Amino acid sequence: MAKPLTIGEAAALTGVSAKMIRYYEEIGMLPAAARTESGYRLYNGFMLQQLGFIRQARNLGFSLEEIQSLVKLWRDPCRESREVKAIAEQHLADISQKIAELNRMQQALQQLAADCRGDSAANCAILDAMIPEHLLTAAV
Amino acid sequence: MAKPLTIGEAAALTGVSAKMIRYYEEIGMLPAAARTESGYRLYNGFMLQQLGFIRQARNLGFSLEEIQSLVKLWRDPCRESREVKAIAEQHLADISQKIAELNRMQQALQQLAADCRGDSAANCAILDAMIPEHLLTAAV
DNA sequence: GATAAAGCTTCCCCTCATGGGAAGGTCAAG
DNA sequence: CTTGACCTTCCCATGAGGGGAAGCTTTATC
Repeated sequence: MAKPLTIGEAAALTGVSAKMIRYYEEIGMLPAAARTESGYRLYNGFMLQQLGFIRQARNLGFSLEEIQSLVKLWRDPCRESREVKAIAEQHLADISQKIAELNRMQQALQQLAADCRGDSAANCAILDAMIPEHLLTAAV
Repeated sequence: MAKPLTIGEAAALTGVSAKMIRYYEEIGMLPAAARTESGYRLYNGFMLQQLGFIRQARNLGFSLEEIQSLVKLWRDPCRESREVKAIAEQHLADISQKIAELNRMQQALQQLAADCRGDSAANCAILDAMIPEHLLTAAV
């Protein structure tokens, strides 16, 4: 029953910037908002929930493409939770892979940093390790 | 003494694509390559080492901006390893932060996924958790 | 009621690191 | 000599936004 909000108010309430709200509408992730006579967008409770949904999904690291699928499922009364879970599991796999990659970098870089004295001398283990072996012989 | 290589050969040897080699030159990360009379770029041993250096740094997750600093230090005989280490430590901090963020997402999403039955029913704990509480009362 | 400030609209350009592809010149093998 | 592989530059696209200009509308202040 509350009166619809302008885009700025909706942004403040949902934590999604006005810029992004327009963008989500443009790419079809959100239905086109209602408009006042003068063209201002208006947002009701349902739209606010969709914006909040998108915000939460972004917080969980879902891509906009995944979110688009999730929002469709959310709006679909005939959805199967299997489909939702499949998207979540895929995203969990992506997250695990990214973590593994970052761990790899962290391990390698920590090792190099430990070997670097970090003083005023020019000698540096980090820089030394940065040239692939097969290029060392091709020296100047 | 080896004869200089074309950009494609340099790319194959260093693992940096020809496209990226041109780009690195364009943004000033690499000195302009020598050219044949007909305009083909040529790469000698030193350039190959720089390309390998960039490749390794990318593998460690450094941004191009950080790599630009690292390459400058690498070329500078008067560098202090302190400066190199500072860049590495900063990058390690960035990595830790990203890992923490991904761990947070992973924890939250695993919890939600565990609560979702993942069957043919429409009821889904993941979707339910996606609407921020303060928007639940603003329902349709 | 007038005016100023804030908010809205669309439109265009920027990021970062990289890939795709077109149009056209060059080189090497058959 | 032709063919195909390679090179050149130039423009466009990605994802997930941000910045800002020009111009209109609404709200607040006097």
